[in-house]
Amino acid sequence: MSRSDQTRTAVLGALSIQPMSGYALREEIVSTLGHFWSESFGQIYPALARLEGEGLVERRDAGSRSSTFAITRVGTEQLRTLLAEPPQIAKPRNGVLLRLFFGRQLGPDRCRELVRERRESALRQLAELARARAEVEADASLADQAPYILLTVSAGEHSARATVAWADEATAALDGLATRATPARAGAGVADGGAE
Amino acid sequence: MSRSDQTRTAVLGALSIQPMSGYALREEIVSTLGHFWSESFGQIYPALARLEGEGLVERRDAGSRSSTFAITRVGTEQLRTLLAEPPQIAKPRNGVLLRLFFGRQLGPDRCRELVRERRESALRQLAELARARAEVEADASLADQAPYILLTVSAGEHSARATVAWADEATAALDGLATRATPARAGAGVADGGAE
DNA sequence: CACTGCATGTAATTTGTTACATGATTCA
DNA sequence: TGAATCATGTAACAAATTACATGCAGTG
Repeated sequence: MSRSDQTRTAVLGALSIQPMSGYALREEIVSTLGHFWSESFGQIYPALARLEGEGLVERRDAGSRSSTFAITRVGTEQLRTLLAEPPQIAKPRNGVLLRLFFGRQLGPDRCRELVRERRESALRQLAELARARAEVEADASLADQAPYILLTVSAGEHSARATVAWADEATAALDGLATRATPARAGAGVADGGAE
Repeated sequence: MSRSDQTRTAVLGALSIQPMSGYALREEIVSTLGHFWSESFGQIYPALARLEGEGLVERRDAGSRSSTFAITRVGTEQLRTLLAEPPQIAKPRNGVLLRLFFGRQLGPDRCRELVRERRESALRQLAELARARAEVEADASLADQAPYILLTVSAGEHSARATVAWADEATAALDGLATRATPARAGAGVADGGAE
């Protein structure tokens, strides 16, 4: 499965829930899939155009101001095929952990600050997930899909709670560090290559 | 901080631990930072060349078969500056959750299989992290950086354990689902857009 | 002498982001 | 009537992946 197929999968999947405009599609991807997925704006319309060309998606009310895109039967079949392919593992790029890894260069205070921010963002995420969960559970039209959607909400909750637990542990570790060790200071020659 | 600055940060950071060849650098990034960071092969040499041009990295033994790259004093300062900048939040792209979200199209059996695989991969990750932790704790030359490095190992462990817990919960939920609801089957017209 | 691993790089292609351009509708 | 929101797209740019090309060193 090529990488762009993943975009196609997301777009087809969203349209399999209900037909909508490209704009609404983007909102949907940002707000609903946003916890575990992202598509940049500039990808959605080209993807829709291509899907339309292949007959996987149908444009309704063409000509009027806003078109509604709906998945076709062939599109639904294609979606099932795409979903059945092995998931691509996204290459991780965690900027916070990158900074903490080289934390000796950054000093314990800045590290503690990074951890604190990460903790807060996890708490915000938990609140947002609680809202999403309530919304899904309340929406009768989603009844048959709700169990699956809640699986992804639950994944986010587990992950966010783990982040909070880690952050608390990390803060304690850094507190211990600050009182015992000397933080790296700018200008203090902490084991650079020795060059220059 | 532009996106490529992150690559520069990773390369400078790795060289701040010890000077090494481009090849070793790549190994280091794959094996040591691999839990939370990735750089593709084709980025490392161009990044090194640019860093060398800017005097942030120095090439030793040039002319011989293998060069050793070392961070310079200016490079170390630059690294501190880069680390102090706010971390970029990577846009999430979780192929497993994308598939589960549209799980109705995929059917409970395939979903359960996806969850099982995710669980196993988390267990493998835990084993790998235990190995990494032991290695860091045993390496006396890393003594002053070990507390920071272990913070990132711990983050991975928390995350992997959360994944296992989620997977168990999800499996139970899917088991309940399979006996009560009819799975979507290919060809059965499950609420597609109705087109075609 | 063939094979494997170490080593350095380039080129083509694909992806992804961001900014821009444009215009309709709705609501205060 | 002015601002905000909905809506559809394009173009320029930045970044990342992958495959390719090359060659040395050690080992069996």
